Amino acid sequence: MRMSQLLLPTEREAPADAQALSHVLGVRAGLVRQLGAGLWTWLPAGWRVHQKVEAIIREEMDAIGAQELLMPLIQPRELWQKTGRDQIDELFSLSDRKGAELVLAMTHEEAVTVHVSQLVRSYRDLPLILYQLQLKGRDEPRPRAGVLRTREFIMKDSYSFDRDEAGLDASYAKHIEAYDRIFDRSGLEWYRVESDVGVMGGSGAHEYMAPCPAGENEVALAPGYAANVEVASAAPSAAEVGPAGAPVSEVATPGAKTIEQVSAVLELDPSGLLKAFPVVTEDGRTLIAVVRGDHRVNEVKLRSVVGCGFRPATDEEILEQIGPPGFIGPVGVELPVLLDEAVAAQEGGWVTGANKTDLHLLAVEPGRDFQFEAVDIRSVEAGDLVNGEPIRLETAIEVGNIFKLGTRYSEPLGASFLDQDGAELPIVMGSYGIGPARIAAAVIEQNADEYGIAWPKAIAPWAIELVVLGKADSAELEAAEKLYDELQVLGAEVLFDDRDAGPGEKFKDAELLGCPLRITLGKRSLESGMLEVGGRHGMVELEPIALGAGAAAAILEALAQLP
RNA sequence: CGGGGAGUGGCGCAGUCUGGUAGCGCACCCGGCUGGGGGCCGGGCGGUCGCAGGUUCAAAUCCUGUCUCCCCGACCA
Repeated sequence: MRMSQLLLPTEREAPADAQALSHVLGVRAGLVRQLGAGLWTWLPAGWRVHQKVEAIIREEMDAIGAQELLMPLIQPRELWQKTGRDQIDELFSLSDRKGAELVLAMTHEEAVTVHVSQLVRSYRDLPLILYQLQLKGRDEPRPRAGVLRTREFIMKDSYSFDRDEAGLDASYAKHIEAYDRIFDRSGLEWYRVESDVGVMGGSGAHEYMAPCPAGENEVALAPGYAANVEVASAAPSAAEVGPAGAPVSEVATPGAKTIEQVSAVLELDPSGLLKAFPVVTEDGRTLIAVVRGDHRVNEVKLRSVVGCGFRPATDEEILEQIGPPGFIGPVGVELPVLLDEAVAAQEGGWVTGANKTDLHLLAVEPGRDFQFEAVDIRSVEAGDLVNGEPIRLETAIEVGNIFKLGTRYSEPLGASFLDQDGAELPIVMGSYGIGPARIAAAVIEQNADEYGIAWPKAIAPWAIELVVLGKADSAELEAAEKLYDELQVLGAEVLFDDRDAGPGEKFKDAELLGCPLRITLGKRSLESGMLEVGGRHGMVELEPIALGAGAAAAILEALAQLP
């Protein structure tokens, strides 16, 4: 590709509103442009990257026997009513000229399941894996970070259909194989982590997480362990708690309503305090969740424990049913107490609110002083132990997920088959997503420096950028044209900077765009007979290559050495 | 949805408080010089100041409404 003919709008300055690195560099390097909130255009160079990611995905999906198809983005709302997903706030709705109600699909479970329900009748038709690379529409409450969270995006979504749970496990395992290879080949640093299955149920789920500062998730990592903090469990550090066996006593804590204030007034470590978090569930129950003072309630875990959604109790509800807000505790309260295991597992006397203004209790012992159910409802902290190893927390962006759906969609949509005995059974499904745009953005985040992007070969817009320094009609340009032709004959992907521009401008743009290998041909090259060769990643200088017959082949050899 | 911020030429910004002929840098176009790190000189093009109403002799500036975008949080099946 000749740069003189390429639509590549590079910018010297970052867009004023950009925060995330991938957002800044994606715009500055001329890969993407914004059309509206969460609506992005892929410009030619960026689209090449996206297509390279897609190609990797296709190869690996095909390799596990998946079959590609394409389903509509616009779908009848009725379909979504059958699965109850028409109530999702993020679902874009529209109607046609006849007033028929339509939606923009946010995923394609409904559509694919309807088709399979019509097309699959026998156990002989299963298993089946279908996939597509198709747009998704989501009316996100807050699009952000450039291409990382958008309202319209391309997703690779696949769906597996099996006769039973064992078949689902096998399809799931195949996806793990494919996904591991896809993310490896894309040049990403990634983790496969255990993830939340959500209120819709499902028997297992993992997310593929790429660590990067712009990420929206936190993952807990230890040797042999990786989980989204939403579901991570680990052994806590020991609390500094008072001795067991002492009688409960009241202590004055005037005005001390927060853990910090109470621990300051009593000169105790926050870990020896109990934090009470009253919630009201969607089905109308009031519960008190209790964790250590230095721990945080994990709302995802708590949701799965209570079995439905919930909200924090209001101050009025707390005052009416428990005690004065700021001084509440589980002692002497009629409500069910969900006590975090970190507390239940350690003997001792804890400090809690007394349910009286300006008073706390000392030496409170779970079981002796209040009844409880021990549950895991806290978020893990860095340094907690898994298999004796301390965990660390990293922010990451979700680039893919795999999910055992079971019969969540096949039952309401009537997707069933006849088994060998002639019995009608629901098809057991899984669904699996990958966001190519997020892969591209995460690779940028993970492979950039102060000068720009440093693409790995696998998804670079071009493998080689050939920079010529010289005026029109110069001998340099003539030599570069010849080299460009030779590289193309060998099948190399070359971006040829043949613009009538100064060297500074060309080098800066090359570093911004970040093709893995840069070849420079200028007057010096003609004098010395040698081409300058540089690897973008880490800006390494490579051995010069002699101009002449073998130059193009030598350049491809140099490229082969690069990541 | 809660909090904060911003809409002025393609990009980045000043001007708004204190109303008086819309400006700067970059980019772009023309000519010339330069040609190994965004170079220099000269000459140009381009904006009804987000939109709608209002106040005023006069509105980018004041008032009212509205739309859009960004950031933090909530949400994210």
